[in-house]
Amino acid sequence: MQLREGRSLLLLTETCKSLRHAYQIHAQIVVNGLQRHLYSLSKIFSFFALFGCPESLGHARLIFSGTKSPNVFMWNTMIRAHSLSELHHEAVLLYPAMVAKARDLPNNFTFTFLLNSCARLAAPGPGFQIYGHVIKLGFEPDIFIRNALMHFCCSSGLADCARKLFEESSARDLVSYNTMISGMAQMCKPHAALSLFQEMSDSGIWPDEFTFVALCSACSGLNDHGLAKQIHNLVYRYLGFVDCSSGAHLVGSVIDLYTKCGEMDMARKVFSAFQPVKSLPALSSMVSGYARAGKVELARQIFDRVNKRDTILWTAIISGYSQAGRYDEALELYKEMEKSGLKPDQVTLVAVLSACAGLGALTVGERINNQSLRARFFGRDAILVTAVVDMYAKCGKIESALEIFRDVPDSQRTTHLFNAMITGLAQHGLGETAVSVFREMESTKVRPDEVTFTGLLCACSHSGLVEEGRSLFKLMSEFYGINPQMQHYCCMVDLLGRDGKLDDAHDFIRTMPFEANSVIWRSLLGSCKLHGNVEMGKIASAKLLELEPDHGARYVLLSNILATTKQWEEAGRVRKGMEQRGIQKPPGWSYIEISNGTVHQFTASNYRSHPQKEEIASKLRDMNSRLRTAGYAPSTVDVVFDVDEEEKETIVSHHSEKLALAFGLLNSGPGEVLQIMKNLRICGDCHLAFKLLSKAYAREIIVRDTARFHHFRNGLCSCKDFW
DNA sequence: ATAGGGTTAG
Repeated sequence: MQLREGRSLLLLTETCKSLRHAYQIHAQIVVNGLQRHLYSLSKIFSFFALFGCPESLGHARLIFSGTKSPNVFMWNTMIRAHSLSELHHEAVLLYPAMVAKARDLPNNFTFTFLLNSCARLAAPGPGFQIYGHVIKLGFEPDIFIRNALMHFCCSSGLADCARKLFEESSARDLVSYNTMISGMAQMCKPHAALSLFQEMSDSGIWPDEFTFVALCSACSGLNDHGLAKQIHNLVYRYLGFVDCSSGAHLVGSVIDLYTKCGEMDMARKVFSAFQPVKSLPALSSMVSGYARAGKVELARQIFDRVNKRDTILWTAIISGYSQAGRYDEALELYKEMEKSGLKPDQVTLVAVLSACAGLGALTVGERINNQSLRARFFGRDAILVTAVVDMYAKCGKIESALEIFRDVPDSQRTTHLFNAMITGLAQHGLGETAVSVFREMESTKVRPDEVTFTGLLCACSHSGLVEEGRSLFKLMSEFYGINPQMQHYCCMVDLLGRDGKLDDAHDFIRTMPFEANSVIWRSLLGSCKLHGNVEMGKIASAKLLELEPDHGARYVLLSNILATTKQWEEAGRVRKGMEQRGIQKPPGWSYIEISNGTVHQFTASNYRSHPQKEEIASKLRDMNSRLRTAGYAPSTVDVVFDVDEEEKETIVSHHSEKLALAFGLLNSGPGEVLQIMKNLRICGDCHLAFKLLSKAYAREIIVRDTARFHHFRNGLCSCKDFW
């Protein structure tokens, strides 16, 4: 076809329908030497630029760089195209080039597109520069640009700046309100969002779908089911019947709002009635909502029925299992996800790492950490770093946790990260280090919270830092204004009791602003045991029985105490009462991970079905003979103050950690450190046995129980026999 | 101009 002049060219470019067609038209323009018809050229150029695939954008770039002096429309299209392809940095960099070369000045479209990209950049710097140009060139009154400026401010956390722009606007339209409400949602200011909504309806502006999507997301963190219902009602009042066709996003947002405040019945209702074709966001909301409500099975049912899953849905179910403490199943699901070919992102890795931390699965955890390093997620995500530090600490590698923590720059250290580090150090009995990390926290002006002090006080009590603990307890309320909670008192009672200040500890309990719970009495009892104070032990155990009548250990405890004071009849009655109520101690289990990364679980006295049962039995015999050689005798004092959570059988009892140890000794090389996780506190017998065995086998053994880590080495334990 | 999944303690 012969193209002779601009008019026929224009007609042709305007009928362009497919990418192939566009290539043909462009070829004809080039063949006929018609590039000088800039208006037509820019039309076909914008088709390529906005088509939305990397290849067509590449072609658009070619056309653009071959054009001698592009007009503003072409520059704007370039910026817009990069912005739509999430290439915000490139979009912003086009602006200086444009100012230097363009024959026309930037217009309002230029700034709207640019500010949109600035809003999505991590740093506010470029946006500020553009802001300056907007003022210089007199575009500030333009409502589109004002809205774009507000959007930029909100996305960069500049709430006051956004608020000022909004207040000083002579005209505020629907988009102004929507932008502000959605900005308040992003900045977690739900009350500001609500009052903006109120203001909006007072000024007669009718809200739309966008308004409610923003309002739902702003209020989803409030955990207020009454408010959720009110917002749902408002949607009806203003928009009438909303279903998937008229507002797919909005339905999803309402569902999410309900799931976040635990209203799963309402969420389910909206989900089944108004979303005939289930959207992935709504599915993810439902899955994590059920999981958060402790209904993992229901979450799983929904998950299983989805054919096309994405990373977010997988993450929802994995973290659901992890939060429910079903760590092994969480890891299984993660394996399945990998098999399906989907790539995890930061959030997925956080969920998996927390499962590893729960299991003490170091090998898997390290693999996940390497993955996050390879994907360059690490260091850019504060939560991910926290999860990694926590994983290392809970897997026994406290030095690795510290190393990683040290590499995080001050600006990226959050309260959560400090808490994970301090808590980890506390569990390893490294009280002095925990306190010095806290001093760092104070000097970097990261605000401690109640979790920080729980960790700190716990660290002090595990390391016997009595005076330090007392002064931190004061600091918490007097300087930081944090009211001590039950766990803080609990740490203090532990701390004082351990130091032999039993009367002080008892006074502490009496002067508490609330009734002491069983944990506190149990802690006092532990101190009574350590310091041999039978009288106070009786008081504590009586309180325990009163508070936890269904807890088997308390019956045993009381009956033992009564027995020592020769109150045989009473002791028998307590025992009988316990049997009649069918109370048992909870089953104990232990995990051990061997070096091939597999995790093995053992329950007390149960290994008969294990494939290595013969070897385990013989190793147990070997362990017992070595124990006898080392002069092991079961502790009789212990029985009086039986604070153990697990039922004892014989001296040769096979508590789960002993089975795990036998298995570990069988399946590891000499000198390899063995690490065992236990679901209850380790008992006195096992503790003594492990100390002796660490020497007898010349092995370092690490046991993580519910309270802390025990590092057994050369006949001694890092807990110095207090736990 | 729109939605969904995450970390610390007890």
